[in-house]
Amino acid sequence: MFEDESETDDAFRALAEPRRRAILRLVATDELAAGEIAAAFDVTRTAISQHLTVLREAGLVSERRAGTRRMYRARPEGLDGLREFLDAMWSDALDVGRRLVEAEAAGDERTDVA
Amino acid sequence: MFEDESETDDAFRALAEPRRRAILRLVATDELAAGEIAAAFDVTRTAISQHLTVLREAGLVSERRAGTRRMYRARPEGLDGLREFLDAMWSDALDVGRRLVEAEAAGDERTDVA
DNA sequence: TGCTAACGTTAGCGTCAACTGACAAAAGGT
DNA sequence: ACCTTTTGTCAGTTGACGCTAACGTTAGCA
Repeated sequence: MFEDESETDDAFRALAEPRRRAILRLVATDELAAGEIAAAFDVTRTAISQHLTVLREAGLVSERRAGTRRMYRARPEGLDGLREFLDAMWSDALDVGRRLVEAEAAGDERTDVA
Repeated sequence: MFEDESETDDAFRALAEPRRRAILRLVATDELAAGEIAAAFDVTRTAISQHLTVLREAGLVSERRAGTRRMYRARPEGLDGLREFLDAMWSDALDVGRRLVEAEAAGDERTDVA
């Protein structure tokens, strides 16, 4: 059901960091160089570089080399795992509501747990 | 645009832990007691209790007391912040595609960056 | 009141993650 | 060849997180 469990896991861990989400929002609209991204924050370029590595290994950004610069851009497909998780949670929650209604209508069908 | 930034932040951090996502999937279909949830894992009840606290404070589960037991259930609304983030990322990425097409169609409008 | 069951809470420990500073690498210009 | 620009990488420190074990708390029952 889930395309790649380990990559989805990486994506969740990567997005747990607020700064990485901010970076992702930056490169969602424009393709930016590592230095330009770093200039937008109050931390060292080193920290940003490490964040970009995490985002790249999680499949959330793409890297393109242009001379000495490295251009980064958001990769929306990397969020597919999260979307599938959210959709699964939603449909399951809806199923619960439907099941409760059915159980009430059927009388007492013993909805046992695990 | 985002309903509550700090709660969304908590939700992201809470979901970063694979075990918490597993717990969430468990209580998405059924309302379970803390002990029943703990029985599904190989860690101590203490650890599960702490995970449940994190999930509750992030607004991802609801807690209901029934005698000495505490029943937990998934709270899909707690995922709204994540969904908004994902949707924003998607629409922004689509805007980029549209912009690139327009720029190409317009000829050479110098799409300079920052 | 005394006892038990079901949970939460605290203290302590080990591990991982984020940050900084110094160094190395790759590309381009003069 | 030399220097600058742009960036990644490595070592080390600090803070946060997940886990366990022991203790405290609440509800129900005799």
